[in-house]
Amino acid sequence: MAHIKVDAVDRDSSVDKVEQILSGAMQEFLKHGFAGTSMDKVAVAAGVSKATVYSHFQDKEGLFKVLIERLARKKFNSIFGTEPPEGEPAIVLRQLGTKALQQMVSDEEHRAFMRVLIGESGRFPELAQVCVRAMIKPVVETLTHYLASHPELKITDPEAVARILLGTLVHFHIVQDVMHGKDILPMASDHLIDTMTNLIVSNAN
Amino acid sequence: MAHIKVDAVDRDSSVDKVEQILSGAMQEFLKHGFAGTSMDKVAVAAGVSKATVYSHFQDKEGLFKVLIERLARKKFNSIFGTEPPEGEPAIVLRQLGTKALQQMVSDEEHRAFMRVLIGESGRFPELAQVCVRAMIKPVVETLTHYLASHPELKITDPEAVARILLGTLVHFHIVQDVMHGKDILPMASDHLIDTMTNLIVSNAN
DNA sequence: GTCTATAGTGCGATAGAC
DNA sequence: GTCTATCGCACTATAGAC
Repeated sequence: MAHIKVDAVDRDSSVDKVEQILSGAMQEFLKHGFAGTSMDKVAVAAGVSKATVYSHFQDKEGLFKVLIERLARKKFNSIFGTEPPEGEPAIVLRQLGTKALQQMVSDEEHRAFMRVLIGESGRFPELAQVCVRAMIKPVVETLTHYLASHPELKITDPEAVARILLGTLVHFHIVQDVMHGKDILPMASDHLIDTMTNLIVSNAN
Repeated sequence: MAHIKVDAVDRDSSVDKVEQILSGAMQEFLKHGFAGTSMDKVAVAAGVSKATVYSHFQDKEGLFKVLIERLARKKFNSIFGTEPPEGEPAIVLRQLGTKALQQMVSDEEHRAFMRVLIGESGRFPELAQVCVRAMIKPVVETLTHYLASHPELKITDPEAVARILLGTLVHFHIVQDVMHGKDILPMASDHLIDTMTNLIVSNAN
């Protein structure tokens, strides 16, 4: 029993340590980017020693990659991780846009993640591609499929429309929140979403 | 005459140094970001001594800010710096989109600039706002004005449509080029631009 | 704990304009 | 000769990778 307990504790604490490290690394990397983050700070933020960090991850780059790939999955799930939409396009599109934008705006972590991801996409091209595959591609495909399943919208290129939808929302979020443009270019997200929905739906006339 | 020439030489060489420094700083900051850039490397890339760098710019942060503000103006001019568009919307919008996208795609420097600007928008919020004011706001206003001057398009919210236009193009560029998503989510820019143009123009029916 | 890199400073030397 | 800008270099102190 003691033996079993030790094994369990060992495994648990090992997993816990990894989680702790990733949690500390997230705070630091998201706040300061790759170059601006020190492994000392990561260790402190994680509440472990530097040696522990290096015992679980090869180096700074390895830790960074694991963290970003994790975050890509997490953010995709929290923002677009609902079932594929069904129903009246005018309503579904508005709901989808409103919900996605709300999720992005209310999530400070997501803003920091976008900054780091785009900011480091020059130094870590493969990592950026992993995120495109894990986040953007699934969204485009889901939207494309939904649009294509509504022939009454008379959309000839559903994938292009899906990109217009996604691009409009994400760019709006980047300008308003990531780049702090709210006060300089104020705009109610409802207006944007309504206008975009109308553009797509009124095509059916 | 000698007097005039001397004055001119003095001013020129001083300006030249500043230009040299900014040019070296551009190479380094655009490649490695703010935290990843050292002032030693900047001095080497600029072909001047570190003392000279510090004689013209207060510190690393000051140099970075001047550089980014300059680049914001430069990039705005090179990509959207044409006269306000006139003529048939279907043609003007297609031309505008095609030209803007071509400019962005063919400009490696622009990609690096977007990475740095978005990547450092957490650490330098005022700087991001300067760029919103200098680049995005003028584009949105120009597009809004153009769309509003064509009542036959029956657009109720021209500014929202302007944002959809801009967002579609910029997000496409970010995914395809900045984040290296070309091979993962291939799409011809013509299709995107045609689809977007049709969405806006066919509203008039 | 070790070893390297970096921000920023200070100083002597140099070169050119007057 | 004087003044100014620049250079090259040495130096401190700190931070950070491992």
